[in-house]
Amino acid sequence: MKRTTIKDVARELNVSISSVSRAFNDKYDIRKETRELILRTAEEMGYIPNPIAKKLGQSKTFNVGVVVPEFVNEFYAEVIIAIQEVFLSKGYQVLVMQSDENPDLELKNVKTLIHNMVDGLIIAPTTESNNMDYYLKQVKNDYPIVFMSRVEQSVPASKVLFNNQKWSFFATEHLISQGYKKIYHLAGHKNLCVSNERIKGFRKALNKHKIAKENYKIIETGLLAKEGIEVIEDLIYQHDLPDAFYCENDLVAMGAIKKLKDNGYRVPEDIAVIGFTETRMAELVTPQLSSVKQPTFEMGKSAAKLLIKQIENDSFEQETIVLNGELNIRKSSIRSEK
Amino acid sequence: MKRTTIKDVARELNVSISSVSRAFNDKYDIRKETRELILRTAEEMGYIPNPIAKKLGQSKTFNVGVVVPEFVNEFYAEVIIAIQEVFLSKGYQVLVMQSDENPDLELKNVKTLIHNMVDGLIIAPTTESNNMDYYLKQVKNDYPIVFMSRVEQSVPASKVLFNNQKWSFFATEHLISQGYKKIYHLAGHKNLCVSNERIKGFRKALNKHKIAKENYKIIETGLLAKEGIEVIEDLIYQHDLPDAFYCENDLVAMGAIKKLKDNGYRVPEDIAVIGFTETRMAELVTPQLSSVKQPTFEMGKSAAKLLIKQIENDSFEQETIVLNGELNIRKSSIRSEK
DNA sequence: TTGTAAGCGTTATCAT
DNA sequence: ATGATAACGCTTACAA
Repeated sequence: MKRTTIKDVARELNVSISSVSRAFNDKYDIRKETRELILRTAEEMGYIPNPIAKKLGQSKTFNVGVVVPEFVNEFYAEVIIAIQEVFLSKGYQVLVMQSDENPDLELKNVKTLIHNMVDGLIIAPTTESNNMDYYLKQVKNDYPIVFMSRVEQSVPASKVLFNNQKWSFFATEHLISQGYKKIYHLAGHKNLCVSNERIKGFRKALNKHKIAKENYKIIETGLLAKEGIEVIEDLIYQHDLPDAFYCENDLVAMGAIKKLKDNGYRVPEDIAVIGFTETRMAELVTPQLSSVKQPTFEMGKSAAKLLIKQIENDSFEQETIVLNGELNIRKSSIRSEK
Repeated sequence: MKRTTIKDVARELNVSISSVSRAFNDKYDIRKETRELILRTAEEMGYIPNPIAKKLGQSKTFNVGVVVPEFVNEFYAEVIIAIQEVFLSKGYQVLVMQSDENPDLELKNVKTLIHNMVDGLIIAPTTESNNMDYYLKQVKNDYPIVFMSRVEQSVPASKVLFNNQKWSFFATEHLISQGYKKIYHLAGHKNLCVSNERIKGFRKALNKHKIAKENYKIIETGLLAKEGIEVIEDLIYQHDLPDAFYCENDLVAMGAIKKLKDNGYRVPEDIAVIGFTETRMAELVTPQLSSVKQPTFEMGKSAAKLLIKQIENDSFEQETIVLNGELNIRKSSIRSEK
């Protein structure tokens, strides 16, 4: 199955390959009828310009790469859909690679994409790692990269972030305002900046409302339901349960709720729970789970637009977009009489 | 930032470009010291072979494409991870594109990947559509394609399928064996072969156990929680509730459970529910949801291996792998006294 | 063992 | 308006 090339078409019509090329690239002078004839014949012959050949010798590939830590959770999947939407409409192809929360695989993914000459990259790093050195070196060399989500404010590059601190503050304040006195935060990972930002927001709210030291705890838990379950198990064993849990994400929250319910605690009557990075499940579980919704769609769109701007305008101005979310209060964190 | 090319390295060392090329491609004769010198210098100069140039003029790109209907649900995300694992270990790069359940976008994705000269494709089509004609034309031309999941047994191509009929049969039989007399199946879509297979399995179990016509229903519902909710709403309104629901997937099941609970029905005491294509949530919700687990990991691995075989052995023998699953029985479908 | 040069499928520059 | 040809970066037959 040999591919039909520009030469085949040229030979067929007894024209030069340049004419065929011109027919396919409007920008050149070519007689209208010639062009139409060529286009028609090419169509019949099943000719398709070879993008690989096009890339070679041209600086631009119209491919962009997206590297995410994972897409088993809805969050990045939704972000990717938005990114794809923007790029497809601009004639770009989006190549997605996931790093399985592994910095080594992440670096490999990024290099693969760069070597394959994508015009730019959107990277959501897994965790703090020295990969950042490599990425920033590329940025310095004017390679278009937009970072997303799990990145420090201080990183000198274009990026789209969620205002974790602020919304963490709101989530916490909501619990306080509901009258919960003792609040534990099931946090993510120490080396995840989003987790740290959320801890800061948590602390800020506690300070503002003068919650005493003995009335809160920050427990490094993780990102998985299983980890939520284990922590609750532990706390139950130690007879150390608060009025409310503020969790790193919905998965941890649901793990926590499950374990609490299994042990006869009612949510929210006995103990309230709130999640973060809302998932579709939040509305489906019992009780419905309060959570902070991150604007996945907007995040993807913003990142894509930032990258396109860098790619097309050669504007290497570094821009940081910080997005806001929504605090969706549902049954799981609404105070009721015991 | 001009990229270092093979020429730069050759010039630097006063050797020919072929020598440099040879140094990077073990298979040719080259003196050991020369090779090492070249490799070292190339490294220092930051030279990286340009994969685009490599692809041009060579038949192989060491890229493969994966096209899935969506990856917002865990199912395909997990399958992709397995696929990536196999291919990465063999030195291939995996390019993922999602079709948003849209056959037109799907065709576009497939064409994009083919034109970009991926060595082969794994396709999980969205729904029955005439795209299949195009795909099968490629297959006939010995283009390596492996189909996955949502494909008819009869499709003349290599494919990896789940035995939907069989496991649907088991799920239904389980409900019957629990003593549920009246069972409704919230089915997927008419034009989804997996849904149809599941309906067949459902029917088979009913026949085997001689369930009378008035004691079952098949209701086309869809794939979303929202759709499960709506159907239940409707049935409640019509005072037409069965003993048990067997749902197209976990999302529909969870939607159903939510609506039932909201209306004061207890699951499983009043009405049992079982899902399909188990998600992580199944274990976290109350009651824990019974479901059929599809072997996502195995599915990805099998598809990847089949594709590699086609690519590397030029064995165009068409192979069909049918996978089995697990019926995970949990609280939501276990009979208890009313 | 190493070098030369053709070729992969395009685009773009320069003639015509 | 059209054609001839170099160039993109690499591999590979062939020559040395």
